[in-house]
Amino acid sequence: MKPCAHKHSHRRQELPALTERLRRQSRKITGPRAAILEILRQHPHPLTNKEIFSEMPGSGCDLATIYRSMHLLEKMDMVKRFHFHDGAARFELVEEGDPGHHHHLVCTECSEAVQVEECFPADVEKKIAARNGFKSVTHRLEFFGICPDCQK
Amino acid sequence: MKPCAHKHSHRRQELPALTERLRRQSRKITGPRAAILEILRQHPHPLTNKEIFSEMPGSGCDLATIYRSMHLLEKMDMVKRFHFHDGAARFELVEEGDPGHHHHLVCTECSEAVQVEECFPADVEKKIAARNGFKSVTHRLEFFGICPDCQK
DNA sequence: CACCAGATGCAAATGATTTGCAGTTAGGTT
DNA sequence: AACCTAACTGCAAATCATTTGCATCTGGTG
Repeated sequence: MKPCAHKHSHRRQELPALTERLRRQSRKITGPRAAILEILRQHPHPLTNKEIFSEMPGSGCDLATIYRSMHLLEKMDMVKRFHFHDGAARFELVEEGDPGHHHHLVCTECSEAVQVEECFPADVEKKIAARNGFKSVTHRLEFFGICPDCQK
Repeated sequence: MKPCAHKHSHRRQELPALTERLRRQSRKITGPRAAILEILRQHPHPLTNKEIFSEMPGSGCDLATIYRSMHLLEKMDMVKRFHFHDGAARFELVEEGDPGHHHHLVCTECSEAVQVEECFPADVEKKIAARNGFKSVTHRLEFFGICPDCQK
């Protein structure tokens, strides 16, 4: 039912490997950051900053810190940002060296998301870019529908 | 260079036909609404509420009125809402009876958008929906890149 | 263990969008 | 043509996601 959950589980990155990537860029391993990475590690689905915030252990940290951390992690290619139907951005951990390019099938009722392996045909995208003279073209693609649970 | 501009021009809906669609639903044809429809008619590209606002003739109207009008027009399937890279929603007029489903190639620098005829393969989408037990599946797809002008 | 770039908390600012409310008007009705 | 009322509008305040200024704090390197 959720092939991606299984798929993620056996290749999920270890926390030390993640913090190492931070250290390499002379970024500090702080409490909030370790907690964020750990939370993302345990959720193979895109999470909003609010969701991460509410999963924070102990006294947590400031929401602004999470926003700032996500920008940093995104710039370091450690997380990928997704936009679903509602206003909030969602983040997912990205494997080292992995472009992290994939899509989701999202429930418009409950926002549950499953990963989708299919992608828009690269050759068609190239043709579109060339036809219009655009450079560095990528795409954003998400599928929306009603998940089994929300169908009744 | 912009095939869509030409393509739109010869099938652009007349204003009376548009207001007629409002009247049919016992919605009033007010100054702000006529102005909004006329502005959308003259711009074959998705516009933000702010852009519509600044195109308003005469003394204009309140921004809130535009937001409310766009919700109404969207519910009546007279406009379609798009989300590009920045936060603001953009709207495009939809032909009567036309699902208005199409995509854009958007410049990440200047937000210029050209319409893209290609679409994600319907049979693959069906397969994705079936595989996950989702119903009423559609997709949102936009291409992003640097337009000729912004390349230097 | 001192130092300081990099981080954080807190509160205020921003930007898009929504909403409550009281006054206005389009357009069907008499 | 005057009437009536649901549909609208302006205005101001509220919401929501996100950002930022600033004073303070701390990880980790020397």
